[in-house]
Amino acid sequence: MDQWPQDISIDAFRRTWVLEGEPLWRRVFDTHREKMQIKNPQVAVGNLEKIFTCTFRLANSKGFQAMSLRDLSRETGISMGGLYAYIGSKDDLASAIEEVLRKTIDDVMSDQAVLDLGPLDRLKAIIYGDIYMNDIMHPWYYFCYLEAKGLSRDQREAAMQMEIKFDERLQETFVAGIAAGIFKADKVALLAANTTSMLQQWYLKRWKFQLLGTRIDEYAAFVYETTLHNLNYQDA
Amino acid sequence: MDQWPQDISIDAFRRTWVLEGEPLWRRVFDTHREKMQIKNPQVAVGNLEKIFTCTFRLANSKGFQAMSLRDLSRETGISMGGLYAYIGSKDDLASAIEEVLRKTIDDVMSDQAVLDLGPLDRLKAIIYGDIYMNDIMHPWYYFCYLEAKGLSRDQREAAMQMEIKFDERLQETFVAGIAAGIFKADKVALLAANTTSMLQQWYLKRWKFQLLGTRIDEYAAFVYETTLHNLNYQDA
DNA sequence: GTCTATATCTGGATAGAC
DNA sequence: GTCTATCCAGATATAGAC
Repeated sequence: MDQWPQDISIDAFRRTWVLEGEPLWRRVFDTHREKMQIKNPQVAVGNLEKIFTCTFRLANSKGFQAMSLRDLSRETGISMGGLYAYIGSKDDLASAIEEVLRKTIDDVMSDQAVLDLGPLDRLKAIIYGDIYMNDIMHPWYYFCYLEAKGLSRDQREAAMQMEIKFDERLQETFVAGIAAGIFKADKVALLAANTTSMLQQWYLKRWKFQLLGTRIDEYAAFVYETTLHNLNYQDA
Repeated sequence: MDQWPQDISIDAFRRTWVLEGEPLWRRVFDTHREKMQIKNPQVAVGNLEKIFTCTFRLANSKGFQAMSLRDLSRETGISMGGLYAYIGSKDDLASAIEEVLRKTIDDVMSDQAVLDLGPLDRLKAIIYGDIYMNDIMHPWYYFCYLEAKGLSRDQREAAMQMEIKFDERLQETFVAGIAAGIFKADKVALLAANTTSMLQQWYLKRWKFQLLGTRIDEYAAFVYETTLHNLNYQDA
């Protein structure tokens, strides 16, 4: 947190929020401790990593519904019976993915350090932070976006609420900038929606960016500058 | 075509390209004539309408994989055996949906009248036309976007190619405007991708626009104006 | 904690009557 | 052209040995 957001690089972000590797799977374990029969963290964490990453590989290529637990068993090397020691059901697995991602986003979004910044720095921190997070947790985002229909009503609702909240956070930043006299814009809600959509593209349209050869910092800068331009920053 | 694109309203678009009602289902029938056993167009057209619209309702709420043909049978009122007179298999149904949409888009995109316009009018025609089309054929677009993973490799490839082509068409229009001295921009590829993404939002984020109370012409104008602004039109 | 073997059921697909 | 009845592969989930 010390270096954020002064040093806006993906490496700094990685150091601040450890969203991958062992700490991530440990958090997955903690979140779903009750729902599984395995009690020993040491052994659980390794298998959870296998189960989740293989689910991403399978679901993000053929779809979660089309993926069978036999596929998952083969891919993870864990037997059918073994899998059920970690998940209550197939739906429960999808549900767990959504829950972990949502809680993680919630953590990062409530970072007080970002909330205290001025409009310009705050906008930059939100945009860069979100893209870095999309990048690091790409399979999680991709899964939740495309498999949303399979989730429970409550979870779909929660996912929508989260996007609304994100839009509002952008909008507030826009409005703060307008009040400060550095931004000028009419349709702030639509502009916020557009920025959100640009950010989502980073995990939804990987193939396109690969084709164009666009790298992450370049894209983050593009989103930031485009948003500023939409807000008529320095044009007045 | 006579009134397009001088009169850029969704009603004019509807009159020019008849993408709904009996003519649409007639085209569906023509496209898939060989793949089904029913030969009489009179009887087929009505049932095709039922099958496709019910598929959209079911698939767009619970997902295509999760929808069973028994669901579809109940919803359409056509028996299981009856369904198979119209489709070769469940996958074939999804494939047919993608094929019809792609051919329809291809027809509209190769409209010579649009190609002959100057950069500004052309941009407007592309943007408004695409949004209107997204709106009229909403369930088709939504289905193809979210069920793409279930399609064959060839069809996924074709869908990607179509988006690339659309981006390129926008990009060419940008470049033409730059050459004409009315636009000014650096990252034309990313700007085109952004406009494409804004257009896709119209069918991907219906709930958001409903929440915001944004109507179709308002959104079309927003996308058009934002794109122009990104291209620094009249800012120079 | 993990496996094998199995119960149970759902869903796609077809045969054949009408 | 449409329906009923049925086949059977493959899926989720569990029981019980190790």
